[in-house]
Order: sequence, then C-alpha cells, then structure tokens
Amino acid sequence: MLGKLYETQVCSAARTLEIVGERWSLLIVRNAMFAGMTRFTEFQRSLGIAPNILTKRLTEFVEAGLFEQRPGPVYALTAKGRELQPIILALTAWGDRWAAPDGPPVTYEHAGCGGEVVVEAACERCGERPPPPGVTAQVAGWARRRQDARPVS
Amino acid sequence: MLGKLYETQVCSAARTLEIVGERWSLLIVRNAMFAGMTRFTEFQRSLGIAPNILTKRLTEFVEAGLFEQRPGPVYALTAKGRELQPIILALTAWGDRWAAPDGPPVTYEHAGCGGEVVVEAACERCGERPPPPGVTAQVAGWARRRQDARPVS
DNA sequence: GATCCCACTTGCGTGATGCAAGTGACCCGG
DNA sequence: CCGGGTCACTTGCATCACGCAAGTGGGATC
Repeated sequence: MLGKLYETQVCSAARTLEIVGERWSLLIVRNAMFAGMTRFTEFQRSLGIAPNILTKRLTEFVEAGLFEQRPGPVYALTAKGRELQPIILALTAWGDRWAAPDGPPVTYEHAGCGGEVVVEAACERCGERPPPPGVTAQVAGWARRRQDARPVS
Repeated sequence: MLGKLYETQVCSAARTLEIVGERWSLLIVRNAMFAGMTRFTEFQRSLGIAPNILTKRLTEFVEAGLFEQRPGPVYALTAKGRELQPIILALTAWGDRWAAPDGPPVTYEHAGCGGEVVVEAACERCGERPPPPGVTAQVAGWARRRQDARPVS
C-alpha cells in the first residue's frame, strides 16, 4: 500500500498500483502464485527481502484481500490475488522481449495441454490484436468530470 | 530505475520492474501512451509529480530506451516503450474488477472497430484461456542453475 | 535443559520521494 | 526596450520508505 496514494488519478491502473505498486509487492505475489510459496521464510529467502518489509507487505495484502492468513501461519492467495496473474505475465513478456539477453528464464504453460500461455490485448468485438497505436482510451463522463474537479496543483 | 536492483531474481518480470517499478513510472508511460502527452509540464500537471522526480524518471526512461527526447523538448515513446501497453491494460483490468466501486473510469477501445480491448492470458497451442491455477511456471535449466548459484542470504 | 527453526520486532542508517522556491531560456505584449 | 508569463528543469531541505542486522518469543526436537 503506497504511502501517498494517487488520489488525483481517476484510473483503475492507479488503484491497482496503490495496492501492489510498492517495492517487492508483485514479486511476492509471483512467488505465491507460481512457486507455491506460503510461508514467511520462503518469501524472505527467495527474495532477499528484509523481514520488516515483508511483514508490512504481507499484512497489507491480507488487509487488501489479496492473501488470507491461516494458522501456521500460512499466507494463501485469494481469488482477488490470483487475478493479478495477467499483470505478472505481461511484465514477464515485456522483460522477455526487451530485457532478457539470454532468452526467457521462465515460461508459463497451460497445465495439461503443455502449450505456452501468453498474455495479449485483443478486441472483444472483432478478435483482432491491435498494435499499441490501435488502442485508444475512452474516459467515462463521470470520470472526466471527477478528474476535472480534482486539480492537481 | 530501481536504486537497489532485484539481482538475485532470474526472472523477466523482475527485470521489467527494475525499469518501470518505481513510483509514478507506469503512470507516466500511461499518460504518454493514451493521453498523447509529450511535454514535461503535461506530465507534471496531470500527475502532480514533483519536478525533480519527473526529471529523474524521464531521463532514465530515455536512457533505458522507453522514450526518446527530441527538441522542444518532446518525450516520445519508442516501440520498446509502447510495448508496455499490455501491462497498463492488465493493471487497469484488475483495478476495474477489484478496486472500482463506481465502475471502470477508463475503457480501452479498438480504434476503428470500436470494440473493447481486453488483455487476457491464452494458450498458444489450444487457444483456451486457463484460469490462474491452470498456468504453471517452467524455469529454464540455465535459469535454475543461475538462481541456485545466487544464494540470497 | 540446549539447540534449532520460524515468525516476526526493533533500532538505526541510507536512499527515495515530496515540497517549494529558484533559475534560465524563450515568447509575447505594452 | 522592459515586464510578465510559461516551460523545463535545478536546488535544498524535510519526510518517508527501505535495508541491515540484531534481537525476541514460541514451538519442536534431542
């Protein structure tokens, strides 16, 4: 949970980043999601994250509903937390393309089928996958009015 | 560019987060991508970001190849920068689902067609869209060996 | 009892961010 | 010409986030 929120941003991406935009957050989620980690020391060891930071992150994830804490203690992803998956996949894909000189270290597979799982933007109406310039943002009327009512500086 | 990198993480998502994981970074990219912003004060005003932080971010984005700086000065997204789009879309989608009590403030449309653009994980082999538990991570052999050669603590 | 492991907590130092004022360049109007 | 406004930053300082390392308490095992 970001200390200072993005309050002037009427935008869901900003809302998401308020919850998982801090240092280590998405890597914690990644390890829970894909390495099956549930224990404090598992996360700590695998990430090299300081225990006070990990405590803070896990506590806030539980409060935000991304994880639930069970006796043990076990930190288990909720449905809400699991649905962060496309973000992890998209981050991975970009990194594979532009920041992986040795090739992709991790690939994601469809369990059972064995095919590679990729994350892509596609049009719900026609099915096409538009290149980035072919995607435009439409701001809802109420959102535009709310944005205008919130001058930043 | 994160101050302390995620050096022990052999993972492209971590590489990506090293470049765009700092505060404001993805919101800057979002504004460039979807609001056509190219000028310093445009970003500064719309985000309410401190000028010293914005300077630092833009400079590093140019160094990392996400933006190029032209006379004006104009900050223009490169192809590398534009390919961050699925990340923005995925962040938005999660936020729409779980953090938008008033509904989605922004939707993304397929230019021309008008259909909504969504980002989804799909299997390249069979075309299915597996739910999160149906996606598994496969770590490449060299990556596992490199990870094992990098004890964290 | 001693030892080990786990799940944190604590205290302090360093680095990131926020705030607000300032600077220099440029443009426009009087 | 001068003054005012705008833009693109820079600077100095305060606050907050994170890193580091030691510590504490609980539980299990020998």
